Amino acid sequence: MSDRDQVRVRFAPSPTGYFHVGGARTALFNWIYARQRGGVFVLRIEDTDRERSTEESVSYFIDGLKWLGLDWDEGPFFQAKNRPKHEAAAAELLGAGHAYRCFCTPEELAAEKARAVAEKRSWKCPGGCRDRQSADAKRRSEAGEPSVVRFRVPEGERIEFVDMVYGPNVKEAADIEDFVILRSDGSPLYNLSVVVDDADMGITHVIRGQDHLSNTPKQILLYRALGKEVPCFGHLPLILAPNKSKLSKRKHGEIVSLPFYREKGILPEAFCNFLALLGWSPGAEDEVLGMKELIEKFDLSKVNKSNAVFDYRGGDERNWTDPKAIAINGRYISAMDLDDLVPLVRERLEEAGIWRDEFAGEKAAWFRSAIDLVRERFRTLCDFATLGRPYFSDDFEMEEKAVRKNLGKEGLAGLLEALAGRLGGVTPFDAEHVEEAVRAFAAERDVKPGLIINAARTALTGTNVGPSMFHVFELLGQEKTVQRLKAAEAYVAGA
RNA sequence: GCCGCUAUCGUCUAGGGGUUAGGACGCCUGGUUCUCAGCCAGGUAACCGGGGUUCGAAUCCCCGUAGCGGUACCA
Repeated sequence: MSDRDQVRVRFAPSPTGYFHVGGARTALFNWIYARQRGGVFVLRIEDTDRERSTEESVSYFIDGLKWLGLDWDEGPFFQAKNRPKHEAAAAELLGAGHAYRCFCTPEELAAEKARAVAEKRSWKCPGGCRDRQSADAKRRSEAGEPSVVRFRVPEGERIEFVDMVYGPNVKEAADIEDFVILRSDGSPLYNLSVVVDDADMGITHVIRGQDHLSNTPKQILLYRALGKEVPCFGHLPLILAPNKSKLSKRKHGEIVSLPFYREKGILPEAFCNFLALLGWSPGAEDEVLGMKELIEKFDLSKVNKSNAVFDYRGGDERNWTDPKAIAINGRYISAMDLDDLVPLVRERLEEAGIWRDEFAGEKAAWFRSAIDLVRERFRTLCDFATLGRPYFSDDFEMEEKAVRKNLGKEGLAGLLEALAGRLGGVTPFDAEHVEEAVRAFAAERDVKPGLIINAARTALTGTNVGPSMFHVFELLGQEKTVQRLKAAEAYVAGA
């Protein structure tokens, strides 16, 4: 459709609320498309709804895009500032006979529409405004009679276009009503504004939600009437709630809003990865794809035509959002560059109030290895401050279940105290030597090593899961090991 | 109501006129002579319904159904 060689795409949110995950995916797909085609990614804020647009909302989009790593090349442009151009376009259309003034009142229109529906026929303007002489219309308008401007949909035409996702589309002009492009107060409507702006900004590929698919023929008509080149269109399937209804914050809570994922310890790259998989798939290959791989492998023409369900279950603490998003995040945490992870963990510990400056000073190397030891089984950044708390702070909780399971066993009385004494003498205090000592100790006492090891796990970390215990001993060090073993004696059954 | 789009395991999806219909996530089971929420191995589970075309249909066509979108002086 377009032979302009520089690809120009845009993300055009309307700042009337939060940054929806579906919007995030639209932005991502636009960004990827621009990056893989060496094109330009434009950010345009569609703030023409003055009543509902807020500056706060604008910042949600700016912050969200930055967080995701979707850097834009031009903008942000504000659509409201282009209003003079929209009005000029309407005047041009009016002058060329592509549009006309309609003097019907909303009441007349509603009545006619109700009749049309009842009689199962198509809707038309009851006042015959379409056929009115323009001079006459001009006179009435200047006399102060309120009117809207409607686009004159050409008769007998058929609008065809090839959507990059949905393929060939055909729409009979007869099925399109003469839509309003200017309100009675003179303000432009969406269909006019987008077309004018997209043409003005030289957008070559319009990639947006599928909810705009049915409006596309109207927009194509506008491009033609305005003598502008029609861009390529690519519509994206929607992201739905588990009951297949629209995913909205009002009904589904913060699970649909982007900042929630940052708070919950999701990594932006992992989230983009997950989002890309909603409607698209790399085939038989690994689904874990970083931004670079996404740019390499993503193919807009292979995006699904059917809507995707965002699989979250309310009330499930472990799977608080789509479990796939969490699983992918876990893989990023395990595999990412440790240097990138360290500062992120620091933030979380600071928020939790358990950060200590020495972690960035004399214990920096220790801090790194602590993170490296525990990260494999963590799935979000939050886990470092919660599940990981015993590694970074002495103030941690003894889980009841773990205490019962590992410290509630027969024959443990006095053992931990004795073990503490024994480990207090181990030098050097590393995994290898501690293991030797622990196993020797178990043999002497004639108990299974597992009994001691698991009891120690709970004594040292308050839980019953974690990395290999000998690494934990080494990481926590001799002093804490001895301390915590002794302290745990109080939890041993019968103590 | 009218116009349009869509339909493969619970979810995301691959595939597509002849396949044991593949993968990922979830879930379940076993292993991991130290745990498991980690790791490894295995398992569970699907082509919306009905017609048609065809030697053969999950795949192509039609109808139905359902979901979604549009049908605004919202974007």
